[in-house]
Amino acid sequence: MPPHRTRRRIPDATVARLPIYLQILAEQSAGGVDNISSEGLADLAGVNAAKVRKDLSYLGSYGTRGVGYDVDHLVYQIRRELGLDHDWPVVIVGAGNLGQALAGYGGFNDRGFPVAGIVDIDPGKFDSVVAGARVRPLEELAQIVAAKGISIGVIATPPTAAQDAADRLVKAGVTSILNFAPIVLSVPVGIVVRKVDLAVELQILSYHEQRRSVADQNGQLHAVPAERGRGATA
Amino acid sequence: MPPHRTRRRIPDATVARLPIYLQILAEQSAGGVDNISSEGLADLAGVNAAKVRKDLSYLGSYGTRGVGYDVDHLVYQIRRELGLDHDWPVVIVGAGNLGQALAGYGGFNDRGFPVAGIVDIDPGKFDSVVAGARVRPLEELAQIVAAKGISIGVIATPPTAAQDAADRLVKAGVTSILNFAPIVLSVPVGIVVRKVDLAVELQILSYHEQRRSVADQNGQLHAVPAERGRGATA
DNA sequence: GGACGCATGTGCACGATTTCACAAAGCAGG
DNA sequence: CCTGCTTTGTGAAATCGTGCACATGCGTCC
Ligand SMILES: NC(=O)c1ccc[n+]([C@@H]2O[C@H](COP(=O)([O-])OP(=O)(O)OC[C@H]3O[C@@H](n4cnc5c(N)ncnc54)[C@H](O)[C@@H]3O)[C@@H](O)[C@H]2O)c1
Ligand SMILES: NC(=O)c1ccc[n+]([C@@H]2O[C@H](COP(=O)([O-])OP(=O)(O)OC[C@H]3O[C@@H](n4cnc5c(N)ncnc54)[C@H](O)[C@@H]3O)[C@@H](O)[C@H]2O)c1
Repeated sequence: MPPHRTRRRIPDATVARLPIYLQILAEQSAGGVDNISSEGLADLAGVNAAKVRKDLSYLGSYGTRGVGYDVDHLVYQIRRELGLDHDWPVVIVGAGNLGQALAGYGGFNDRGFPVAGIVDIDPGKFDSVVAGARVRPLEELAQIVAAKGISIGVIATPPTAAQDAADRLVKAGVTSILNFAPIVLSVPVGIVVRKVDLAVELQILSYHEQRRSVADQNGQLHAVPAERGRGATA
Repeated sequence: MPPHRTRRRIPDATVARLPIYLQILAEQSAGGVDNISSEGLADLAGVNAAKVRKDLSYLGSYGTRGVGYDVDHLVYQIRRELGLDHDWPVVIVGAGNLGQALAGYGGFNDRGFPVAGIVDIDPGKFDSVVAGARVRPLEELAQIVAAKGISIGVIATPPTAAQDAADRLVKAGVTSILNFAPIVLSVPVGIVVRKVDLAVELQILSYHEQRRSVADQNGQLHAVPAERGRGATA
């Protein structure tokens, strides 16, 4: 058998938490902290310490028993595992309110996801400059993706155009999509899609508020339902 | 014992999917479809049909065996369960790029979450009108929350100010928070927080891209890793 | 009025994730 | 070097979520 398998497969739930740990660790590092225990990190992340240890164990054994983890080394390892040791240029489809806000947002560049292109279907938007990037016609999408070696696309079109945008992105060679339009996209297997949907988030909050009021009416004063509290002072 | 308990507790995973079903069902209803099977809905939502049935069964038995579900009735029931039978006014803290974009976004109002107020700490922003709402001083937050009966707050401040914003929201009486700042908030138990973090989403995509390239190098051409495909043509 | 076909609702097995609990391991102090 | 204290790394148990499989109930057609 081969020396060591491709690499451990990391559970989805863990992958979703690694960026949180990374953000906290980077802050700690900037603040001069050079060592942290699983419990310390857990408090700052608002999770259980055992979970932190198990999550980190998927990266390898980088802690020191009786001491904790070296913050900088952990930052390095998490970044490596997440593929953040180099930039991932992204292309934005749709240069409306949201598309422009995203393009102008420093958080993209700062975190290693430079906006390498932004396209729109409206000729009225062409060549307007949004935060350093010129808006290009939708037709140039494939060319931009190929020229810049882009594998991540962001959809910021109206819902009705989002499936078309996804199809074009996939055809152009993009393999990961971040979708801001409130519709379910259909894509070939192998393409990873993540959705950010404001309405969904608000409706989930609404559900909890609604439950709260129902519970109050029934005199269940502090029945401690399934709410989640966060620990630690960030 | 009482006639029937408060109401079934719905699993988090299900609550997170109900808004998706709702959106699809509303579309179908608008399109003249008046009946749908669990399989039809499952295809449109990109999930398993059994999951749809189990999810819907938490609302009660509203399907007809051999036939399917009445679309409008399902819309009604889901809306009721999510607490969408009345508006939930929200207050936005931070009137910067994001705060203004959100306030101006029709999606809030349309979906039953009217922006009842927006506050900022910067006097330069006071009284500027953002989509019908006047930006008010941060100090008026408590008053606005009380006057409008607000229970949901949105944080759109820089990360450094987000914890302070959360503290003020909680003190003002808000019990649900949607946080756009990339930090983990610390709040009392009972307060529900949801976070929307662009960097986290992109880093998760980055992880999958990174794995993809590692797999390619090892000649694992189509080893079908843990990717998720979506079904149906939306 | 009865037989047939279809789609729901759900028991059950399975898989994933979380949490517990503790042995193993590093460090400090004597 | 040995003892004691601390914190990791990880089996194993508990919990949660998913999907299969099928009995049940409803509508339709003869
Ligand atoms: N604005 C917000 O704060 C906000 C918040 C959450 C979600 N969203 C969602 O984000 C999406 C965009 O919102 P917005 O406010 O920017 O809308 P918008 O109308 O301002 O912008 C949409 C842009 O997409 C372009 N477009 C239309 N069809 C296209 C196509 N086929 N290919 C490429 N470009 C196309 C339009 O020309 C326009 O420039 C919507 O789906 C909306 O629901 C917006
Ligand atoms: N702009 C985007 O596209 C985008 C995308 C994702 C996430 N975010 C996040 O959203 C947040 C806001 O981003 P932005 O681009 O709007 O920033 P911004 O600087 O444009 O706006 C921040 C606003 O908050 C106000 N503010 C500062 N301290 C405050 C306080 N204590 N109380 C109330 N208001 C206060 C400021 O006066 C300013 O108006 C940031 O945390 C950012 O990381 C932004």
